[in-house]
Amino acid sequence: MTLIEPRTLKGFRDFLPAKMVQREKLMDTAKRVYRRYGFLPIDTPALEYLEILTGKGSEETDRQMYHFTDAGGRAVGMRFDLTVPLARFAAQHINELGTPFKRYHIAPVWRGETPQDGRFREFVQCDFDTIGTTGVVSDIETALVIHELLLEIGIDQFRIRINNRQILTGLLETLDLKDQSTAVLRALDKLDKVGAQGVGKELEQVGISAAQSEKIFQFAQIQGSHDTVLAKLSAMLESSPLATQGIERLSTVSGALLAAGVPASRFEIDVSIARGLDYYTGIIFETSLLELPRIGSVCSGGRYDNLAGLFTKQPLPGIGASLGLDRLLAALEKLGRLEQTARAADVFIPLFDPDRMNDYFALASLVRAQGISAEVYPEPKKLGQQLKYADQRGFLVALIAGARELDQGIVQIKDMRTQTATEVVWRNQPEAFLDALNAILGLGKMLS
RNA sequence: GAGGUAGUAGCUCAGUUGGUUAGAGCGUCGGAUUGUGGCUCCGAAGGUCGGGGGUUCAAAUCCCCUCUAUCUCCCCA
Repeated sequence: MTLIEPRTLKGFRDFLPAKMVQREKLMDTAKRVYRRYGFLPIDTPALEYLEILTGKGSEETDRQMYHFTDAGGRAVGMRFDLTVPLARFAAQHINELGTPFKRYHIAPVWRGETPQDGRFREFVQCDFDTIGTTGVVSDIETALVIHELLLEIGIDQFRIRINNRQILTGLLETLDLKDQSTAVLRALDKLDKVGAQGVGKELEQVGISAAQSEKIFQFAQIQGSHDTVLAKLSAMLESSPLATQGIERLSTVSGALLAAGVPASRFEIDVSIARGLDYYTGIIFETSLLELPRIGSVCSGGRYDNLAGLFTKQPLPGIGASLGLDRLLAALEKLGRLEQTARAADVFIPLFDPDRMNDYFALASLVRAQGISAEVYPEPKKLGQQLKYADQRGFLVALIAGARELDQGIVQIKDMRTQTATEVVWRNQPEAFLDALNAILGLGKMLS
């Protein structure tokens, strides 16, 4: 019989416990922060009718989408983000949910693009969105959640870049470039990467006149403090009501963030960020790590006032953002910021004397009833070997008892770190035993 | 989708101008007179040299294709 080579698809990955523990920890942090702001969890299917997904992101996402015909002849697509499924979900259920509706959704998405550092074909997004309100409050709240989320993950070297599509659209309208908006925004978005010259060339290639190009550059090069940028923008775009509205909105958001205690250095008004997804209509966010800017945005999003309009006549504006779990994890790993703790349980119980197995399970139950994790070794190996296993896995405490101890109802509580052991009675009087155990565990957890 | 770089044990790598049974460290497993781990010592397992084809008496080594990783373009979390 020939063996099949075990392998995973390009851009798809397995996760070993050491990695998975980290991923779960990140997801837990995201959940905790989202819940703190009143967001509730939902889930949607990985597969949708193709028509639900196509034409919602951009041409690029259509091209990258995994799609096929199922056995029943239905055209089916795998979701490439969580926002489009949310739009469908909201259109379908909004009458049961009521507005405003705030949800979070942590789930994998799929994009058939070329894998690169921090870019995969299957990756998890941690989205949070607010549906059914155009109020600036939700714009502000979205930024606050992004900020708090990154801090709570343990990152403080980051910057949230904020822009407003209304400003960009306003600019393009005044320049009479509305039809070429996609090309212009795409070029502009690269300012960071290719510099002014590169952007200039690209604009020239799409047929933008020198005068128009000049104007775009003046715009893109606006820099400075939040207030300075906003002032310059409004001076430049006062003829555009749309842009003016967008600038005012940014001004409100900026002021509110400062009032909420977000340091000015953590966010920046950056008119050059555009975001590729066509559905954004208002404020947009992009978050980069200052220590690793090249890995790209780890948390971005924005306002999309028309998205659900494709599924329902009821107006359903929304705003939200998405934490790229896998990209962030790749970044943290690169920065050496991931602690490797793959301890399965806190308490180790060696199968010292297999004839006394029932005693070990009784002991384990007693411990677990306190909410303490315990593992009974599955094989009656030599005690030394069992302890070696416990040592390698990082157990804090071993509960050792052979026939001699068990006959007296006692157990040896061994602190794996200090290698010291004390004998305590546990049978019929667990209090003193549990106290002693907790004392060691409490100390061990503080140290580890 | 296009182009550049790379691919040798689970991991990090060595392997001389093509030349016998492809090596090391770490890790894994076992042992060091059978009731106590992290050190040390001994031993073992583990490799179709990413895969396929070609050149050659002979290929890990040279050529072609392919897969995978990584980088650039593109796009994005």
